[in-house]
Amino acid sequence: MSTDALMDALVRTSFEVMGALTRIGAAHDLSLTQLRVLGILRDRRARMTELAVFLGLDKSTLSGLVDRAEKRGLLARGKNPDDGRVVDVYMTPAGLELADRVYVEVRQALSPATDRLDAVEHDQLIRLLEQALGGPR
Amino acid sequence: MSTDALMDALVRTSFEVMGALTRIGAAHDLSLTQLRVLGILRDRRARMTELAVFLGLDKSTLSGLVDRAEKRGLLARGKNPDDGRVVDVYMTPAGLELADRVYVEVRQALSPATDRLDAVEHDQLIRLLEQALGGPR
DNA sequence: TATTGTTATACTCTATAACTATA
DNA sequence: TATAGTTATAGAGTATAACAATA
Repeated sequence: MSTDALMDALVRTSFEVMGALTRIGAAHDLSLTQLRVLGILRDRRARMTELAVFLGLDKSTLSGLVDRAEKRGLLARGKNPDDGRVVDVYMTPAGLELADRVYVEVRQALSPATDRLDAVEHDQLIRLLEQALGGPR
Repeated sequence: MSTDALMDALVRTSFEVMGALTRIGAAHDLSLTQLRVLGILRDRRARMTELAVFLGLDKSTLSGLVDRAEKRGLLARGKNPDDGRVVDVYMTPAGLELADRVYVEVRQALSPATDRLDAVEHDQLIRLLEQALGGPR
């Protein structure tokens, strides 16, 4: 079955990419999860539970995660005017700045791989990955 | 730059794949790292330092990791006949069996994605990923 | 009562530093 | 002296259970 070859390629690729993300994150004292949070909150605020569901984590885990990021001045908590129980989380200017820097570094880190493809292959790969990921999303 | 679209697709794909691996691992009480160790030791034994370098972890981290896997009966430590300082690590039959089961589950978990491609696209994606990963490896 | 979030607790993963044993 | 591994320690990430506040 050639499915195994594809699975192996996907898993290997993923470990490469996650390795780069982990390394870059570590250079900024950010875990993979913190990195994801920065990515998610880059263009919108979210409530704690929303973040937890999105990340597939328990709410209690988010409390600690946000605590540490807040203490570092990357995120901030805010009251939600519509529901007194809800806590909204959003990025500070420092958090946004860090997210931008990380984004650039990730692009650079992946460029050795993406540069091995010519323009046509480049677009082909995007199309195939998006097709495999599926959905209109 | 279309590089960003490719980077986004690669990162999204990687999070999908790692999510599947994490979920399947968790169902068997295995962390992502434990899963990698099982994958590595599937077809060969290795010394502690060798594993640490391969995984990009400190030796001391490996000690704990192997401790726990050994206590569960998945891995075993053995003396190296050539060098008294070296500790070899290898899989037990139970570890091999678990690795096989996990492999099948990962393939199943990724099949919704891989099934969205026809045979030609399938092979194209394998080729493009391997090319991007680079090297003869 | 149900939902949102935090806190207390416990375990795993991780690194650094100090140590033991072997080379 | 140098290398291979372990242990002690400490911090982050994670989940479960119990709790407080709000709906």
